[in-house]
Amino acid sequence: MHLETLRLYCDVVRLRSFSKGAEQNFVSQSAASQAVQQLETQVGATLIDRTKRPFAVSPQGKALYEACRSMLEAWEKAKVEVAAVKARLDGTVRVAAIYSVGLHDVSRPMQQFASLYPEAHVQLECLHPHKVVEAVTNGDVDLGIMSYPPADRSLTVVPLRVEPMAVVCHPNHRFARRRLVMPADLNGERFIAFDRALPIRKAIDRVLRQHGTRANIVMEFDNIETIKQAIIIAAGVSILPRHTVQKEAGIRTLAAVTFGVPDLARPVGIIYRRQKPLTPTASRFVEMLKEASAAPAQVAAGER
Amino acid sequence: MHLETLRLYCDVVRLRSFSKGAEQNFVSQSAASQAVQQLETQVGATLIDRTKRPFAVSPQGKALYEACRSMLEAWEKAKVEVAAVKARLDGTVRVAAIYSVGLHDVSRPMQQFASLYPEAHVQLECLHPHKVVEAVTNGDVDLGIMSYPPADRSLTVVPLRVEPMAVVCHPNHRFARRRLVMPADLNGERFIAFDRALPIRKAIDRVLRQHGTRANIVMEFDNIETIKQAIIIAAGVSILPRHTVQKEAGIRTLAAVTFGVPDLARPVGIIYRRQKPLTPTASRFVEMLKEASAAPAQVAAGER
DNA sequence: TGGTATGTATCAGCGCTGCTAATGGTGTAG
DNA sequence: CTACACCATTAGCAGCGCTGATACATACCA
Repeated sequence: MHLETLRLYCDVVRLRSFSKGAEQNFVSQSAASQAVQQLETQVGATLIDRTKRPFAVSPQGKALYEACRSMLEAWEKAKVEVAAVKARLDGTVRVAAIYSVGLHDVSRPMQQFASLYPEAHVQLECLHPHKVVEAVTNGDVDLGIMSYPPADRSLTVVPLRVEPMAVVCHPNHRFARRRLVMPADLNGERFIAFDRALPIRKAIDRVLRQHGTRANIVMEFDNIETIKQAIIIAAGVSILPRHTVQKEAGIRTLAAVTFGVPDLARPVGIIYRRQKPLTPTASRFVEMLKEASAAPAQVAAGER
Repeated sequence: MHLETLRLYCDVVRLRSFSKGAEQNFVSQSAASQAVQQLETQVGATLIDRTKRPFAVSPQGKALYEACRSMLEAWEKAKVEVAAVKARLDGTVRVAAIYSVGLHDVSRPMQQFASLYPEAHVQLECLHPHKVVEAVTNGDVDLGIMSYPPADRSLTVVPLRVEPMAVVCHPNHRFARRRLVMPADLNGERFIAFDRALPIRKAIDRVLRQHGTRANIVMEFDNIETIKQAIIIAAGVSILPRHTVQKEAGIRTLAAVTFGVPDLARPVGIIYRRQKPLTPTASRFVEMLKEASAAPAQVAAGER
């Protein structure tokens, strides 16, 4: 049974005419006649007494008319409701980012995006790297922003930038007066490391190993903020993305010294599910993030 | 949009499986997949996130699911309601009869019918002959019972019986002592006639004219009961169907004498609209009327 | 990480449904 | 009774939706 048939029937009854009902539904009079006949056989009752003109609607026909009317109303209502839900959801970009990226770099594009697209909303949550991947694959968020984005075949990766790393130490540390720290300088140095499970830890370890350096790892943390606190308190050193200590370096809370291995850099990228293409809103937000990442990088390069 | 598609979608969502939903609707898994896709394009939103297994129903999908469920419920409800109305109407036979037939002959078959088919109902109303025809053609009643049923091409006529006519007079009238009254005997006799518009009047007039008789018409009425009253009061005579004065003749209120023209007889029949076939219940009632008409006619023949 | 199993998407082909256009039949008005 | 408006009917055709086969994706297992 077609909903269009019910609509046609309702129009026929309402207008008291097969021809007019057909016209209203952009079909021929013949189609209307056949459709109502089919409806009558379907419900097993005579709906319209055609022996009089204008025809008479039987009691069964009236009952069905009312029922069809409310059904069609329900259908239209359902469609607009679905559209409303869709608009609300499509206008919302859910983003999961790791702490060190989300706090520093996403808030500004978010505000910019909000002013550019007032009807859109960005929901940002900061999670541990593994949780970011999980949120993306589960579909809990549309985008994930993280360092060392994993090469998963179910994920699409959009590289954002490569963050140069610096040796970070207390301003009173002897490194703080130098312009360059080589891997060999770290030998036996008290080192505040990333957690073993993190890709950045593996990258740093690999570089140090390649240069035959064995740092004295005194602490391990899974996020940059805690490492920075530990450097201040424990008077150790670490290797962190340079721009994450920009503020502290400015007020002389920490010192950042160029590391002698330029290869060591943290890639940051956006991930999203390959199978589900981004909504237009999400795509625009990705573009905005890419632009925001390009500009400060140039500035940082000029500072060197 | 097919209602079947909505049902299929609901089953798919409910069972959390395209395959099972398809099976429940006796179609292939492929059909279910295509149907849901079509539904998604129709409402312009993704209803099901198929990237996970078991798949996830999107918020839009849930909204549509609820809407579809109530729509399908409404449809089923409408169908049973129509069936109920139909059953109630099909079980009711609406009958319009002229006074002289309805009062005498229909009430007994009605009671018999009611005891035989307790779920059925017969609605009888007694009307003037013209109103009977009107009620039938308007569809206000299913059956009409009347004398001299008109030969209308939009009506079907079922002949019931032919009622012999008798000369009716006051018991003190001189005719009352006779066994036969000839047309010539009516010459100049005070005559209570039917209304000029009635076919029975025309039939009587034609017979009298054929025999060169000129009755002295002193009154005209459109129904038999009034004519009978007038005969008693005005001491005139008339020609009426014999069985309509059977009761009065038994208690000697009126006298009925055989008329010398056996051809003069009132045909009684059932009429109904040619275009709309009778309901089974109405057909059964027609059969009962035919039987009821046949039996007393035999008895009446035996009485002669 | 690869292999298997389950489940869904996709595709070509086809039968059926519902449409159109033309014509026939019926009720109504003048 | 004729003319008109309206609906029913018919044949033919186009498009839709179904089937069966196949490709692909996900989840689970070792």
